[in-house]
Amino acid sequence: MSERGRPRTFDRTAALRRAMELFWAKGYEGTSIADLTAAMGINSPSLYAAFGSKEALFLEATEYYTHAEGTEIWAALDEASTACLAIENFLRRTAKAYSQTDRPQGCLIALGALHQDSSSGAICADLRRRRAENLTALCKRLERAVAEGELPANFDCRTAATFFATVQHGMSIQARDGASCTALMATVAGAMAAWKTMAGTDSA
Amino acid sequence: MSERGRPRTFDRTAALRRAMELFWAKGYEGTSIADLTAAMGINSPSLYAAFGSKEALFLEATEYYTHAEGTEIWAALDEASTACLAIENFLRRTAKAYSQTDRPQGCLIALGALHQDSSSGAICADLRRRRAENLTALCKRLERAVAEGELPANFDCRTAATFFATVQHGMSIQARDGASCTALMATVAGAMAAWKTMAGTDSA
DNA sequence: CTGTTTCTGTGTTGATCGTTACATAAATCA
DNA sequence: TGATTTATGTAACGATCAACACAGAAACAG
Repeated sequence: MSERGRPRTFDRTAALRRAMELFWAKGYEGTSIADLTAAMGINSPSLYAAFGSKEALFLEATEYYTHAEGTEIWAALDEASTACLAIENFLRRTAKAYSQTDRPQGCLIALGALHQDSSSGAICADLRRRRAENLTALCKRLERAVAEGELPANFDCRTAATFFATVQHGMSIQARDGASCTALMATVAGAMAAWKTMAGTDSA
Repeated sequence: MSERGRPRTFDRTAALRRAMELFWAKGYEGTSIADLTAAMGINSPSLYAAFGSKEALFLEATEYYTHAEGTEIWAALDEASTACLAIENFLRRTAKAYSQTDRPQGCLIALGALHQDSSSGAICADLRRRRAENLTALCKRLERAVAEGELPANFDCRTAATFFATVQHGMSIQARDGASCTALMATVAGAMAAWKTMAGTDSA
């Protein structure tokens, strides 16, 4: 039913991936339509016909990013049997992924649009929402550990989740500064050193 | 000797501070010359005569920021008698400063220009250099603690400094997401929980 | 006073921004 | 076949970008 008219001559998903990589590397404001059309191999009318606008393309690109690049990291939370291992693997996968040299360093969700502009208000809000979702995912994993008895009942899940999420955000900037996987692992070691204290009986 | 010619009718330092606040709030790319001239209360020829270019103005603004906004935070490293207190006060002052509502949230050095653009290559390099200097300052304080016997001789200063610097960077993003001082203190608590483990005898 | 120097306001430069008319090409439907 | 529908390429839209030419204004030295 949707085969009417002249068919599209480019791979929409492949073009979306190229756009994602460009937004990832240069940010929302730093990426122009000319940059996008060049990387996607299409002309601007095709871009607008397929994706609507630069803003809509960015939103779709971040959605694609979440499913294509983020899953391996966040799946660590559910795979490990204990919350301690879950957090550690989560951060170790973050360190590995953020320092890969065959793709932009750091996280698109964290770095994509940090400065609230008049034109990118919806962009900022969307990324902020995704960051909040990530915080919630960390919090839920910790609450599960409390329910399972791994962590004491008075464990402050929200505080700990905020801490680990913030560490991950910092790792994006660290990675942008050219930090190697080994250097990022130093941060992971520091974060897990905090775990030992937080999960212990001497925590407030 | 420099009183020749028509005198400047605006306060150069006050204009520089306005420019700093604008770059701080909107980032380098997100701030236009029109934004700057409006906030500084001058016309573009006056801006170029006094500061050279947008890039030179940003570099001078970050230098001003480092001396005007950053000193109170980094002075904590030298004021405290122990490294433990020094790091904690450093992070607590960071939490307070980053969440102030009468100025932009987070840090200009951390958030000013994260995406390496063709036009902002020098900007990125300058901010990166300042972040590296901050890391060195943290490292030196820890090395001093080792020399003074507060920390064991095998303490990994570089790893710990990297960890605390990364936490501070993450706090910038957290602050941009609207986190209160209390919320940022949760991250500080997590970071100091790491201290207890790192400085203990059970560290590797 | 005249001449020199430096700043200020108006206006504009060419380039680039995101977006879109318009005509043409390639597919399906009747 | 002809009519309809959708995509493509060329070209351009008004707006904004960073930066500057130019002339007039305000200080100095002589």
